[in-house]
Amino acid sequence: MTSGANAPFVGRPRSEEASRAIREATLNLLARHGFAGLRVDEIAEVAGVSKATIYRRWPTKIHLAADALSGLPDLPTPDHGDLESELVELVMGLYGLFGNVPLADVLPALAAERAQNPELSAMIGPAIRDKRKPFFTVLRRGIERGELPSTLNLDVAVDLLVGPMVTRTLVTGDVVDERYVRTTVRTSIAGLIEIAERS
Amino acid sequence: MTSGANAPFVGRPRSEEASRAIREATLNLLARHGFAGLRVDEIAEVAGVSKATIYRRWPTKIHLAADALSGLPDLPTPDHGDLESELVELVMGLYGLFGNVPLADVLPALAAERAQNPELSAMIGPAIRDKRKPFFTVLRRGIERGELPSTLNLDVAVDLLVGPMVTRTLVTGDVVDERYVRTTVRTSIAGLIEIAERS
DNA sequence: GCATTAGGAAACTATGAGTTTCGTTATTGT
DNA sequence: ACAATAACGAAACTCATAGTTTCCTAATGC
Repeated sequence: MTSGANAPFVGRPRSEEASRAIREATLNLLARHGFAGLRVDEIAEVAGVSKATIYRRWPTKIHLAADALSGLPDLPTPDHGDLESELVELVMGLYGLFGNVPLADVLPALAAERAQNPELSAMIGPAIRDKRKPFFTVLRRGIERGELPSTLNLDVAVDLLVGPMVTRTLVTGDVVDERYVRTTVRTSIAGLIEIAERS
Repeated sequence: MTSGANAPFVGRPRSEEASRAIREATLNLLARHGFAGLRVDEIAEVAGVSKATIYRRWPTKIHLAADALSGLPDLPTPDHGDLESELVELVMGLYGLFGNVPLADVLPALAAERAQNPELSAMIGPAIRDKRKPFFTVLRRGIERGELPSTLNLDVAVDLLVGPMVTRTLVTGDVVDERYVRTTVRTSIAGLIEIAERS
């Protein structure tokens, strides 16, 4: 530990403003250049901060990117009574994140590192879980309304719902539009109902 | 074009053996160190070749990795009469590729580059399509046997089948085992049947 | 005011991708 | 045989960038 917010204050405190500016600059540059084109020197420059300040807070560029992404706002939880529409909206929202940040660029880099780096993995886990949270909320409401069986495995359900979009984005590179998402979501729901009722 | 296999031979021909050795070394080192840890110098050393020889054939490390991956054997097409088992086998086979090569490491890197590099994208496309081909074969046989409706959208079906596995591997980092795959495959099939029949 | 830690600036190290040079070797055409 | 051509290995090279270090200054608690 370099300082730790725990031990009683000694010395000059870290500037929270600097941390904020660094995270913000990281997100901006990430969106503009992608992860491969993200340069720490440039982050420092844009944030109006020295590189040393950055490395005092985050051990590597990847940690920084992961942390900045964690600060991204979560998806709003839709609530208009129609399960399918709500889920389509969520998947499209997630896809929007992929395209804007661009997560489609960073997530892969993180995924690649994760295998080698458990600490980083632990850092990302919560952020990813947060992004999935609205799905759980919507699915649970669907169960309460009787649109979905109560025996549903929520984790599997979310994987099924977002899986096709993720595959197109990260693997095949095919286009994802609302029509496509509607199809996959509708199919997933039908399968989930069918299987849950069978058992 | 540097030489081109088209123009009438002039000068010393390229060694096919060298190309082979380079591709082989690339796959081995990829499996051992992942894409980030892949060093072109090391490839040259292991292949018993000079770096110049590598760069005479492939413009960048990514092109080389993509090409080496393209040469990976396609998945064998299972044929034991049970659609669900065949599909589970295929998804698990694909997952095995992800783990061994490790594709889970390279694919993301490629996906990240693809957006910036159309030429590379064109190079990878066919290889990915090849990996999906056995799925189409199995699904078509399922239709012929009457296990699946003939109105099925095959592309959507494959995305649905592999999507959950891909998501766990590249995004959440969760474990993928046969039990999980069986669940997602079974659910996808049920949904596909239900929806296709509805329309 | 003293100890301690953060901050900026800038020089620095290390690594690895991609290039270039050069002397050598395999091939085709005459 | 010999000229022309292009690939080969070896090794030196350039260049970009991540991460470190140094040095001096600024802010905080005691």
